[in-house]
Amino acid sequence: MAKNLKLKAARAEKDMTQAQLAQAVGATRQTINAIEKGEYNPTIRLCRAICRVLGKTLDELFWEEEE
Amino acid sequence: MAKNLKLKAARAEKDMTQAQLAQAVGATRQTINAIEKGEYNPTIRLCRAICRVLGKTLDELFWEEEE
DNA sequence: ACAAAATGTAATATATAGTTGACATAATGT
DNA sequence: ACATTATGTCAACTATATATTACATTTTGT
Repeated sequence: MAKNLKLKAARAEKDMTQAQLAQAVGATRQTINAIEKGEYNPTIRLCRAICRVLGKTLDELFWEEEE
Repeated sequence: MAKNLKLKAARAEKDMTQAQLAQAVGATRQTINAIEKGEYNPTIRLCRAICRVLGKTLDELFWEEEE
């Protein structure tokens, strides 16, 4: 899995830290960190929560052309 | 969670059974069934695989306004 | 009505998503 | 240089996504 730089950028755009995003979506900082690092296969529910907080769509933050 | 009728419809559009979709995405029939029934919180990787096979986007099949 | 295929569903097992707590390093401000 | 905040990372734990096997019910075709 590749790093999720789109997520990192969207978070920066909202000026949120990993910890702030984690709290806003009801997850832990470590989980957000792992998702950004691309070492994770998060659940769709968490992905949706992140999208809502950051004002992005699933396609914008979590689509990947090749797996 | 609500039933995923968009997924069911997209599958019908391709004339695939749950078993065929399951095989195409490397999952089991029961998992597909549970997702359509809305009793599941699948991983983003499986969601992407389903989207690719059915020719739909994440937003089309897996977005939900309220959680 | 019958047979076959598709779907629903339950029990148990396994892999892994996500948590908790802790510490190390990098970045930022003063 | 120092203190503070943000990020990276690890180990151990808990929750749950997914598999496997099996059977029941519904749907579809003839």
